[in-house]
Amino acid sequence: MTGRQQRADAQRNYERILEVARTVVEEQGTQASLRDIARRAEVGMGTLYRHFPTREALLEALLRQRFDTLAARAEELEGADDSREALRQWLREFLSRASAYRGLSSSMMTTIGDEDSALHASCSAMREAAGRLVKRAQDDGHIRPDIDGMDVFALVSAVGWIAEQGPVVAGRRDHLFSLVLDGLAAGAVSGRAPRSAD
Amino acid sequence: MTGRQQRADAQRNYERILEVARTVVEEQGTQASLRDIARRAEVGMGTLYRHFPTREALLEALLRQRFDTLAARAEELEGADDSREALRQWLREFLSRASAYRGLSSSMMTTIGDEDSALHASCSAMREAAGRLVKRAQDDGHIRPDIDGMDVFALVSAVGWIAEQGPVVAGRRDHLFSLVLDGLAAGAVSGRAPRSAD
DNA sequence: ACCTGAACACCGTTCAAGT
DNA sequence: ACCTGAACACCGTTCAAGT
Repeated sequence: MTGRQQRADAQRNYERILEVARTVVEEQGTQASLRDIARRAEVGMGTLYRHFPTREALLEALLRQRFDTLAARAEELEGADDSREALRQWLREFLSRASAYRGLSSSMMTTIGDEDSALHASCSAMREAAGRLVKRAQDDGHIRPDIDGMDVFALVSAVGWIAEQGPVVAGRRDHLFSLVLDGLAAGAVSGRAPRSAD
Repeated sequence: MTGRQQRADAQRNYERILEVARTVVEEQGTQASLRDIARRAEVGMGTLYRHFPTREALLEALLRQRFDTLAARAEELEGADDSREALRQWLREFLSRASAYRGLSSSMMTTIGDEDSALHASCSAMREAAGRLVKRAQDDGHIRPDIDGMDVFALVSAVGWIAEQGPVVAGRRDHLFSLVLDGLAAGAVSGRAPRSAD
């Protein structure tokens, strides 16, 4: 689809930018300087904007493959015997990927509500596949019934966010992941009705 | 302590800046433009920097009173009958305060590891008081024993973070808060040993 | 078609010059 | 003592001019 019948220099620039962006975003997170990326790719600012009209478009290009892989993995795990363990395993892999770039959890969460974002489109198929894993674990009685895929996605992304907040808390990532997962298990439901905090 | 024997104009500027900062940070979050604050306070940039050498120092001045109040509230709740409900109540109030400014959860979490930050100092007394509430609830068997105050603080801050990520998820704040709290209750412990995700 | 880089309107931070 | 605002080194975004 993309990349067909482009001029050779355009093709080359596209790839150079993507390659450099991967490095820079790894270093600086999703808020990395676009100017810096253009500079290090030895490309004019206009060229970067031509290929990636928004920051999200660039991030999406960086992540599309991972999202597709994770979506495929979710479909694969739908066939597993233990639906509880399948969900746990998928979320573990998702968390690992979400920890690739600082700020990624936030970018994903924010774009959930923005239909126009390239990240939204790219991410939603994956989220739906994950939602089916949640549903199956619920049908088997492993996950409390009063939650949905979005709750699970939000909480695991939140653990990813915590890990980004500094070395002191980063070391607790896996522990917190376990806490959250345990908390979503059926049987942990409290009898108290929640009331608003403010 | 502070505010003693200052020149009248200095005192006035300090208060003006703080007042304007409250409004601007409410609007724009903790990443608000310092230039904008100085401009709206009708004060030179140097004046802002003289009174608040770092962004955190300004934020701390904005929040000190709230932190003190929350710390006092925690000590008050230490005397409550139901230690489980006391913790829940305190965390509810904390979450409400943490939702005052966009980015505040992140600022608090990040400065936990930075001893030099004004926010760190201001926040730590409150965190310690909250830690005692957690400890008491654990001693009474209401909270699982394999966690500490930092875990609880991180997870509830994470819920605050989620609520900042857009209107779609913001509506789930109280629901997610309940999920997390239920998950920390004793008896929800899983039998599986956690392993690293990457 | 595509690329370049200057131009514009913003930042945060510092610091000489003023009162 | 304290205040001011220009100066500096950065941004993101746009767009006329080039090939």
